Amino acid sequence: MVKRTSFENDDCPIARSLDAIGDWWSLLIIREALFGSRRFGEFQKSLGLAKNILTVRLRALVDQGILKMAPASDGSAYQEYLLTPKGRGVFPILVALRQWSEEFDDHPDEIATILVDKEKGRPVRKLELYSQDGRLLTAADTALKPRPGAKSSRKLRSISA
Amino acid sequence: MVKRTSFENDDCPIARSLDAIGDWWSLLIIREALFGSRRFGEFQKSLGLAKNILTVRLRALVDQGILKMAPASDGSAYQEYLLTPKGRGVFPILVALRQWSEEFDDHPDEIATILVDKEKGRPVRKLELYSQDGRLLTAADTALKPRPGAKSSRKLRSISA
DNA sequence: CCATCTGGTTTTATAATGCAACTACACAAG
DNA sequence: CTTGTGTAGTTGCATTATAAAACCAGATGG
Repeated sequence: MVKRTSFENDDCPIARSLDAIGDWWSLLIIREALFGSRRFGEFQKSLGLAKNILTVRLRALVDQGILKMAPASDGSAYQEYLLTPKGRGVFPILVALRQWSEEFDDHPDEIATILVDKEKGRPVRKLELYSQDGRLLTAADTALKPRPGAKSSRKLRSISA
Repeated sequence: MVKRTSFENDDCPIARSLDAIGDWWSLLIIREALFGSRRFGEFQKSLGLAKNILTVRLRALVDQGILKMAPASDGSAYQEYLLTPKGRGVFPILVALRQWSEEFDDHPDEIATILVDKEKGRPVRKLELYSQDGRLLTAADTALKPRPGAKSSRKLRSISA
């Protein structure tokens, strides 16, 4: 039984996020949704992915509470896919991915877009991580601590259910 | 030919990042590396993944300049895997994934660790995105603009080479 | 009422993932 | 020098995911 090693029972929050949105298409679907796409056909055309896969991905995102389905909006008797707050919460992840690419990609000249603030139209700053007392932190300034009331799910990896 | 749709020629920086580190294990390997792992066996034991897969992942990360191999360090005639600056640059992505999980996961009580600042030992703040003139931005305050000198690689998706 | 659009499902293929077993090498003990 | 132990892989299947393309049913539209 191989079952694509699920991380949903792992105690690492990064692994848990990856289990939810760490596949090839989910983040791009959420990107499109944040950018305004709502309809099956919109996602399919803008991403260029096969419809069967889009079907599966959309359903999974809805199941996880990242998207929700709404009955219509433009009159047509169809439905559309809208982001939930959980879905909109993915935004910083997308920004982090974008900025990593902008900073380290070998061919930054092929990047077609820049993220700007709507009001001034100027590029945004890099994401910043602060301590509670307002110091700017790098990776080296941080550490991991066990969470006080951790339920210790004892590394249940690869549980496949 | 199905070929797992490569995004490396896409003009979206998010897609490009995903192409590099968007698989299930790469980010976790980088997490372990940031946390101090250096040796093949360390990665293998802490992540619990099959050795053949670790082999492939490590090689890919080295090829992409995210890890580099160094000859030794503890005398033993083996080698170790160290993060490059590009690899350390992944840190904000991991923080964003962690914080998304902390905020939206259905079972936050199963999360075992918290990220703290080393100096005070207190949890870090949420990642923050600022405009150049210092305003705190949300997704709704941002927009995408075409990059001035964009080389327009015309949506070359699924190129498989 | 025939054509077309939307939002899928089905079929069939290829590719990725995973476990387990095996190899190769270094070094140390006996 | 032979056995043992740990490291760092490779090889061989089995299972699963992903993809393209064909198909299909219910609106919409002329």
